[in-house]
Amino acid sequence: MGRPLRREVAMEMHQIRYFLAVAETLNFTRAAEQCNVTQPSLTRAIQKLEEEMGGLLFSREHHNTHLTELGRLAQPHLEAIYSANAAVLAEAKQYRSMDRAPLKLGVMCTISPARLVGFFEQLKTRVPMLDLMIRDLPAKPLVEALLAGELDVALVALPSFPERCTVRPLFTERYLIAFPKGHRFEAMNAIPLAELNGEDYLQRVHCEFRYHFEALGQPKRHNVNVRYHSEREDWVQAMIAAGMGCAVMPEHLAILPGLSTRVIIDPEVSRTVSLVTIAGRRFTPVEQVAIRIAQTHRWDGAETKAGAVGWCDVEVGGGAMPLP
DNA sequence: AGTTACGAGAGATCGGTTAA
DNA sequence: TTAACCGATCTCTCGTAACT
Repeated sequence: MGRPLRREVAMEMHQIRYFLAVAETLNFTRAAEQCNVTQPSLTRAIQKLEEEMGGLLFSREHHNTHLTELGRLAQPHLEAIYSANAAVLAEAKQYRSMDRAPLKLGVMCTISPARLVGFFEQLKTRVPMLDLMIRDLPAKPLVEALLAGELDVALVALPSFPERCTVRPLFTERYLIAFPKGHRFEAMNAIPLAELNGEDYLQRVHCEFRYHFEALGQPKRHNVNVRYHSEREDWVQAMIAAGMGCAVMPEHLAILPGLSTRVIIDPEVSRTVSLVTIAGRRFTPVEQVAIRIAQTHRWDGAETKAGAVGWCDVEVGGGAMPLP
């Protein structure tokens, strides 16, 4: 059948390179030497280019080879094409060698930053030229952004994901109730969920607790008095400390001083934070590294870094609760 | 059963060289 | 600059296997 595609796109990069060499030296033999090809080969390439353009690019006169009007017209354009080609090849090389390694990472906004510090440190150490863009979003918009190709990988906890997602579980954490000092919950080691009934409650807008609770298929027996809505974790926690009410939050979400927490029981509700990617999408080298680090990282050690990001350690059930 | 991915083989095309 | 030739590469086709 032949090669129709090559016929349609006749102009080749080597032809442009040869053209620029002749335009520079104004001598076919020296241009051929410069390009490391024989002179007939270069001549033929120039002729093909001239055929493509429909006119002579060079006027061949003994000892006076020079650009024609068409050649002068074409020169800046061909220089631009050649430069752009060189630039994109250089960028591709950098990208392959991870000299510049872009990674768009989505993080569910309710994951404790203290949990992520160790992971980020490892990633930065392993990929020195890491160009990391982190986007924090609520769980469902995060998955939508991942599906839309706006993110490369995401750290999310949901009971279920769309079929297109590949889910790699990283760590599991239970849900707690956070309440102010002196609250009646302080006398309990763990709090049955039904005990929340009638309590003043501070609603963390992006909390995924309801998804995980609904996934258990149990009837809801806790009707609370919502006193405050906020997507700001620090505000909710400050309100709790001020005695405005209590709130449900994941085990490792860093909290402010002045709060107490107890694990929820009857039922125990937990979430698994997973690294999520899109099935079938090819991974870049830096994505492969990020996935490998995420899967081998000691996520249970991350909270020791809490001080580094300005949060205090979590007080869990009187300090007696081991990590999962 | 239909689709997709992959590899092998054949033929066409291209860029290279040498010789004239 | 052209002609003849060579080796590499590309495209197409076909068969096979894996998957849905």
